[in-house]
Amino acid sequence: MPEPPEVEVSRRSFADRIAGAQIVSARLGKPLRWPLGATPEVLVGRTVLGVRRRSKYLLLDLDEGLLMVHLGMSGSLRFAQNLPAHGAHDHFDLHTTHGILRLNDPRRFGAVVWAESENDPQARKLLASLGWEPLDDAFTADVFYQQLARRRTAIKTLLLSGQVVVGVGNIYASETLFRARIHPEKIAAHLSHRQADRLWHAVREVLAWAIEAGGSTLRNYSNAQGRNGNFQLQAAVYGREGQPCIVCGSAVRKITQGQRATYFCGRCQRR
DNA sequence: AAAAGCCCCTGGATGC
DNA sequence: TGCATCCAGGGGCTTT
Repeated sequence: MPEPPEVEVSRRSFADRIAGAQIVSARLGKPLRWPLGATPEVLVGRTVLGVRRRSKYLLLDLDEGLLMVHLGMSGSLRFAQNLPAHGAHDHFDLHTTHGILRLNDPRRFGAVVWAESENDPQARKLLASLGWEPLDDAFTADVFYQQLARRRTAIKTLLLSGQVVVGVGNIYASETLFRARIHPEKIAAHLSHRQADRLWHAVREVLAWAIEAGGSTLRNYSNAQGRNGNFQLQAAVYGREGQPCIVCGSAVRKITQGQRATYFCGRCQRR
């Protein structure tokens, strides 16, 4: 569920409040995608220094080690002084001196992983192969173009893979390509320099815009204060199959790429 | 090496 | 009302 904007919105909703808190106890529910990698007792007594984001991971820096939290498809975090007794889908509780951080994740594609440092093998496995952060200064339009030139897969699939640039989930992949007026099935290496430049701008703008809007809410996403986002209300193509394109009026189309839905305007987005 | 498929899991919407 | 089927915001692993 959460796309990177949601992860970032979630991060901002509790990072300042949890900073400086000492961990009192931790509770695990049903198994998540990966095991914690340690007994919960390892966390007790540690202090949360801050919360960073890398791609769709939230990284809680502790005075010793770090916790890597991934929300998967259906995860959401709450952070509050008091929370009700844990429910069926609350699979991780971190009790701290500043409040309780709780992961709710019905589908359990999410995970909470302990690592001694970002260099520990488990952390490296999860973080090492990620592409550029869209807003990183080093991620220039030219770097983007050079990377695309080496790939012979559909641009939408490549965007979603995170191999070149992270932070473009399934909703935003469709929205970004619509904004850049590029057909989702176009081979990445066939994008012109001009198209790659438009796409580079679109990736950055759409994500910034979505974060501003508080992220998207399709089903159960909410930030750590329990607020829903409203980006889905502004989606130009995602979830709008058969409805008129907001630019040209022709019907929005839906196709499947790599077992994921893609929405686009066949008239505005050329191959 | 890169690309394409498969699969993990639960719940909501839809159709019969 | 009940039951079957399809679909969903992610991404690691295996196969080609």
